[in-house]
Amino acid sequence: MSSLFMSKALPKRSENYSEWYNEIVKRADLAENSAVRGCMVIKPYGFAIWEKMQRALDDMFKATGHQNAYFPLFVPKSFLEKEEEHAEGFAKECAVVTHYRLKADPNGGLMVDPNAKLEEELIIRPTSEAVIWNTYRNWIQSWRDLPLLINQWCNIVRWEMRTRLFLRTAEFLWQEGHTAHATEAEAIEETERMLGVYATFAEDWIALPVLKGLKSPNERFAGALETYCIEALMQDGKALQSGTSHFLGQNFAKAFDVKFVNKENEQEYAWATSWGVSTRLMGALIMAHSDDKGLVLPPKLAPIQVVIVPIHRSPEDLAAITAVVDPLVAELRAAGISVKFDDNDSQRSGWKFAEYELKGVPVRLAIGMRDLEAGTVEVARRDNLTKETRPLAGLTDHISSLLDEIQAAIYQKALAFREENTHRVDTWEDFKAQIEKGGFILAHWDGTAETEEKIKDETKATIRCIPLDAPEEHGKCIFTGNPSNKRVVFARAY
RNA sequence: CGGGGCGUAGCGCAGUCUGGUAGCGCGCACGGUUCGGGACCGUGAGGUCGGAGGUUCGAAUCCUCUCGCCCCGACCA
Repeated sequence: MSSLFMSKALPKRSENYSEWYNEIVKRADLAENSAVRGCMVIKPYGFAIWEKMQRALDDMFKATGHQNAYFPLFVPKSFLEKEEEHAEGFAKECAVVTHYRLKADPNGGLMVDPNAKLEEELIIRPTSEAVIWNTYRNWIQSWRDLPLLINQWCNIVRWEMRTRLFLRTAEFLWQEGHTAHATEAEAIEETERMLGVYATFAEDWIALPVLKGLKSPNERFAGALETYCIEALMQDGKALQSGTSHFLGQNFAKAFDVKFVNKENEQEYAWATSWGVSTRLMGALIMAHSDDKGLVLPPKLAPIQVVIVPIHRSPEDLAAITAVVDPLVAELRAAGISVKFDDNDSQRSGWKFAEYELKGVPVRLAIGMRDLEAGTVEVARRDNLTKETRPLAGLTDHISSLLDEIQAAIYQKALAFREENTHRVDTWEDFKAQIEKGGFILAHWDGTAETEEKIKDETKATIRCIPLDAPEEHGKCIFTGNPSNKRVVFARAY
């Protein structure tokens, strides 16, 4: 353990990015490691951000015609087995429930009751396709039952070898949409629509520019015919897969015998999609914008958008400040802005400034006796750390537009970063050199899994996606020299 | 699963090599002085040193076993 942990300052991004990340998560009170290996405790401040994400996403799902439902945590092993590729993909990271009862251990404590062995093991869901499609068999009979557009918010478990707060935990929270359609075209349309929803959410709410693309077959979801994804670039030059939307074809309908009668009175298998984003988005949010002073939150996701810090010596001073602040708070709230007036007397103003910077509150107002006399307030921006003194009059309108301005500025900054760190590369030498520096690399690829694998072995770089908007461009594969008709995006990834 | 590190007060650590009354900083409680960028002084509370066994007059320290966590790889959202 280094002495960094004792200091008030965070580790610097430039010196130790992953230590910076871990510390920011803990010190900003977002989450902490739990007593259970690989599982995190999401703390109230972190959960408040997640709730804002959920709210915005849920609204977007509803607006695109989806309904929420809830399916069981447990998946019978026989269900998971039914779709072969799916089973194979998830088998090695499943938690398995084998017994349903404990009993007193003669040596003290409790023991698993050997008489309580389950007839069939239950898998704690790593994803819910199996359970849901088993259910859909009963829900779908006719073309009139389609499309079936369902989402669920839940927790899932994937027994990962190595975990990191938010980015990869053994248990995590997510939403999973599972839809059934009458035609292939409709299902593909849905897959792309939801990818679009994710991209819009990432850009408009997280202020995170993302690339939309297709996964290479190697990186495809187990059981999918096509996996679409959004990929974002983090400040250390690594890519983060931030959301996926899968076109599942008829694989699950066939595995679970989900058939419907079409308008011609013929039996057909339903077409499926699934799509999800998880608490990993919290990791994306943190890594995309934050700095060496702490978290930088986009106003739309900040639990507290404006914090007001009084600067005073005596209780009388505080009372005078409060008399001015109270109506201001009311006015800001009436304008739909979330405000905290921190009149806690046990910490001094300087401490509070640092604390709210660590927590990423977008706007800080400071009001002292000087301001009271002048009818002013100090307005500080978290994103660029600038301060200015402004008149109290008309402040609410100013803050309102300032929050929009900050939201846009954070996005622009992240976009500029991505553009500066996206490179077109045409030779293998350049590729190897550039991958060490990080960022997205646009390069030609011959389309084979073997080449992709070799590139990964040599450089740790993977194909993040084949961009949907990639222009037709003839070139030679960076590795084999074989012909290619478009550039794909390579990067090292989380 | 390989490699490394670490379990001592709520948190971060020293003490372990070389066995001898369990310490420091932060935090916490109380009192006082402070207060426009992480204040200071004083007093005080807080520990089965991860667990089990062993060696010893005596173990945080030495030996054996064991449990757990973190970091770096391989694997993955």
